[in-house]
Amino acid sequence: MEDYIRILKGTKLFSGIAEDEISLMLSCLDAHLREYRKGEYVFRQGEYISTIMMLVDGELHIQQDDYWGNRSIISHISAGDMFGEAYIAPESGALLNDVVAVEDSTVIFLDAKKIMTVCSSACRFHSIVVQNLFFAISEKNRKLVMKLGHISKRTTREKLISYLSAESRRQNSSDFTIPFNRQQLADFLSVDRSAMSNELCRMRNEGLLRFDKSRFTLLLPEKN
Amino acid sequence: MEDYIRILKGTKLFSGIAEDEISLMLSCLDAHLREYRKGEYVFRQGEYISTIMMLVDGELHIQQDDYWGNRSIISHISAGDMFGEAYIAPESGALLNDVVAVEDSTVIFLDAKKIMTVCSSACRFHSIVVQNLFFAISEKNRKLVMKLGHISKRTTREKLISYLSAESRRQNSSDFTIPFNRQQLADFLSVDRSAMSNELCRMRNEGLLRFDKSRFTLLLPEKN
DNA sequence: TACCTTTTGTTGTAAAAACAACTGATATGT
DNA sequence: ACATATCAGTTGTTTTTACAACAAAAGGTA
Repeated sequence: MEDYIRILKGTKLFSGIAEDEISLMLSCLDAHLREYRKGEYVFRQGEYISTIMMLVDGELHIQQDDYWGNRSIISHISAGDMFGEAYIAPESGALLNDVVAVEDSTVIFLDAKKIMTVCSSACRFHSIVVQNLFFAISEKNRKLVMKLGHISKRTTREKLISYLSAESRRQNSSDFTIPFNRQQLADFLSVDRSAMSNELCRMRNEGLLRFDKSRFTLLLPEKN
Repeated sequence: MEDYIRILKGTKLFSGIAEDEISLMLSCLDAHLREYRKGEYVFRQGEYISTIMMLVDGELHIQQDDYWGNRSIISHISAGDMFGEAYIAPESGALLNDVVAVEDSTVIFLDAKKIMTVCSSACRFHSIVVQNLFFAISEKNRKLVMKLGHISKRTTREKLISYLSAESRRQNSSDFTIPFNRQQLADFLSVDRSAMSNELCRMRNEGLLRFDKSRFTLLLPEKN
């Protein structure tokens, strides 16, 4: 467990907590550790969880099989990421996803109830962790809403406009760089890459924007 | 303010708190109230907020204008709903949406910092509210992830399969009722209603499912 | 430099969705 | 019972997307 203190220090949950403090908190939070071999399931759909998980080594997929057996990958967890935090509320119900190791992985489990309830003992930093947890889930929330806003647009052009507008707003400039290449942007907006490439070029020809690689410039239409 | 205690009692944030306790907490949380006329803005994109809002009367839209001025409605707030809770983290940045009253509305503002920090005074129920807040945002989170899973499918059929599978799983039966009519389901999945209706009937003809109004039955394909 | 890989843009075709307009069916209210 | 409104399904047309295959450009490296 102690081997991973450094990793934990870099996570959102333990942000602002010193390494020796984390070490103390781990016992307070009833932390335990488990290793998984590649292909092993960490959780299966239908299980109930009462812990928050930190992946400290390896790689996991959160995936889902539909009624007819088609599998789809919901998200990708790397070392330092937290998962399961949205399922610790008592009315959360069962997990709707499988969590499976795609590489040999190491997971630290933290007792959710002990995180949520400020303990009477010496954990001076407990309330910081509670705040961190709340802020982390808030951030996930904001990102989800934004992405939903983009994806729920009907056409590829509208999705692009929605995403590029938001990015321009976020970076406070009509000229900005996005953190995706074309394929990644297409995956993010869940559209076909070539169709998207096509649409981008059409928009450029219409004078809506300019771009070079991942750098975009939005243009207001000329007044005639 | 006191007029709305009953409404507050029914909200997720104050769940499990008695009316007289809520009344006490309101001053502890530095609650204040403001009324808005239809069409008035509660917040504008770019503002920073440090409060959590409860809509106790009326109706709001959370909406967004893109770079070129096209407006789109992100979500719809009714009396008893909470909003803004995902923006109280210090690193949240500015609001990305406008919040506007579509009817005459009454909003109660609660100081976010005072909610997050357990106070020294007599609020025995403060920690319940903190938990409620966390659980509420968790629930929003789970719903967002699920919706994103459905919407990010490419075709209308896949979206339907994804949604109906999840609903079947949630209700633990291949036979279940959905909380939407056709138009609402189409809006939820952000597809065209008639195209969706079309697809549903095609799926029925292929023996994938049966439905009557909002009641659906999923069927496993016959073995030949 | 020559070779390989990755990334992006382009084209054509088939499939799917959006859109509009209409038909029944089923409420709802007077 | 009548008028009205709402909802679901259907059809035909236009627009958009997905998909596949390829070309061109950029970058890395042996």
